[in-house]
Amino acid sequence: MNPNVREQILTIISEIPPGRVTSYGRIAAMTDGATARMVARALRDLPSGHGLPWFRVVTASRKLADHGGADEQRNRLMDEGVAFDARGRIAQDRFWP
DNA sequence: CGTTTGACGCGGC
DNA sequence: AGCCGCGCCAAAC
Repeated sequence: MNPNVREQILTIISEIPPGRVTSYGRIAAMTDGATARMVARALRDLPSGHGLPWFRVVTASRKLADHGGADEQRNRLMDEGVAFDARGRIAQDRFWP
């Protein structure tokens, strides 16, 4: 993958404010040509110990993506005040522009 | 070099 | 309002 675009992806994620979330697709649209799948791949490839708020990235349907750390992600978000409804979805106004 | 594989998204139904 | 199928594209095989 183009390391330049990857850098953009990581930078955007690092700027998501606490208590807000954004989607894979939204992030992809802010970069120069990345797709939602590339954003997902970039997150998957993150080394442990990075400081990025990876847990603030959710799907376009306002649910958590299906991956191993989904449980931890839910806890992290709730710690920041992000509420989930009974179906595990997040309020739309929680999205970061 | 052809296929398969996903931390996804969207349009149809 | 969900489910399904297809598009997407870098990587792994």
